[in-house]
Amino acid sequence: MTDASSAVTEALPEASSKRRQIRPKAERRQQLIDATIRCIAQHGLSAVTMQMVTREAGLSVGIANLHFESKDNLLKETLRFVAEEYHGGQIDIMEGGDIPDLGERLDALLDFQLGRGVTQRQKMSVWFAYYGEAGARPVYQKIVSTVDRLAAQKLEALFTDIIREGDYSGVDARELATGYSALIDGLHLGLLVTPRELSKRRARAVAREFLRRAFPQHIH
Amino acid sequence: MTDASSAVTEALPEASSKRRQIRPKAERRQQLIDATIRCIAQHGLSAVTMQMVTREAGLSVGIANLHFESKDNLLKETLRFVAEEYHGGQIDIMEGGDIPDLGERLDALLDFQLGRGVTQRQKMSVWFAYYGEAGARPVYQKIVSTVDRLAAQKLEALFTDIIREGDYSGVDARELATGYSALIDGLHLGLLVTPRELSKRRARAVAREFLRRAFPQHIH
DNA sequence: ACCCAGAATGAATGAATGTTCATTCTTGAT
DNA sequence: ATCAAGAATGAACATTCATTCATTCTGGGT
Repeated sequence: MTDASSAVTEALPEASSKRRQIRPKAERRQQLIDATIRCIAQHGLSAVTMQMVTREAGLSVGIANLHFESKDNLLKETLRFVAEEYHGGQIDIMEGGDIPDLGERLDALLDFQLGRGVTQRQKMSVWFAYYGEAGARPVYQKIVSTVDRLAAQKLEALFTDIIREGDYSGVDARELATGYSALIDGLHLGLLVTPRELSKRRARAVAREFLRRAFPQHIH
Repeated sequence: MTDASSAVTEALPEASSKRRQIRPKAERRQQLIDATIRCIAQHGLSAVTMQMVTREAGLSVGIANLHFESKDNLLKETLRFVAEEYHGGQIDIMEGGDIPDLGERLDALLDFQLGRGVTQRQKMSVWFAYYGEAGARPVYQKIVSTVDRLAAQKLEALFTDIIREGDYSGVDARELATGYSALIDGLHLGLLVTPRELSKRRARAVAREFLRRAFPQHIH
């Protein structure tokens, strides 16, 4: 395709004009991380290139190595961002100062984990792209493990409270928390890989049913 | 490297001698697929190169393009093989002519899904490497969807039989099958990414507990 | 109005990788 | 023993990509 666009008066959809802008380091870093997320979601982790990311961000290729020292590092920081955002959101809900009722808190957690629209799908895509490489990359394993452990503890604590409040017997909070987390991960996978077979609506129903079996008084 | 090996009595650690061997096409294909699986498990999908795979297989680089027309195709066929092996194994058990007792059949299924040793971990690793790319690659999605759908149907059929036999009420076989599948996938993920937090023993206990809640008469 | 620290650029570089193909070698048929 | 079909090889090629760095440009301080 030749550069026929020169005949047009800058009809390009670029966000800003071509003029070079100087912005603080933190802002550029976030801009690049956001672009990386979009690129991974659209093209897959293994197809992502520096040129692709910087073009998506509307910046030059050199800038990525200015703010992150290498591609490896950019990918690592992107994973860290996604991991902290996802688990951070969960933890906020589970600690839940703003939602005193434990059953409602469970509902809010489920909403966060399986709700939202396209954005959430993008994040999911990134999430599993890294999971796929985690088996061979200890760095990724460590990042995920760290945030994961904290979220698991909070979930166990929430379940413990619910078990006490509902006076449920024969239920192990730790085991149940492991099961619920795995179930949510598995549902995310299904939504990502076989969206035709599993709708978001049904995924929510399945997760709710799991909680209802365990805590019938808290989930209606 | 010159042919200095003529001075040495073949002390090289190569599985077979350096002598060129001619083998049927099908055998070479399998040999390359097996090597690809090992490479993905060890280095990650995005780091796999043709040189790496052919060296692992003890063959020359040209041969991969002789039997598979391209790297893309080799990766695609490898996924197809892993997918069919995994789901095929499950389906054999679920149809289960050799295990008449439905509860025992469930146990056998669980054993297959969460049992075995290192080999299983290798396959798991490959499995999720592809899942990670599936969001961006329709070809992978299609391969997985196809085998997945069949396995889901068989599982639903098995659950339906169990529900009838146990006279369980208020249980939806389809929903439960979706939940169980997702749970197993999620547990696999946990075993892969956070093996420190989740032992295989505990994963099995969690899956068993899920089944026990649903089918108390069939799982002890 | 001027200046300069350092943010931003992108052409150039070198390394890595997928693919090709002329050549060599093996095997089974004759 | 000879031969041909085609399996196997690996050096060479073309491409793609991460990284570098000489240069340009910006904006706040003076």
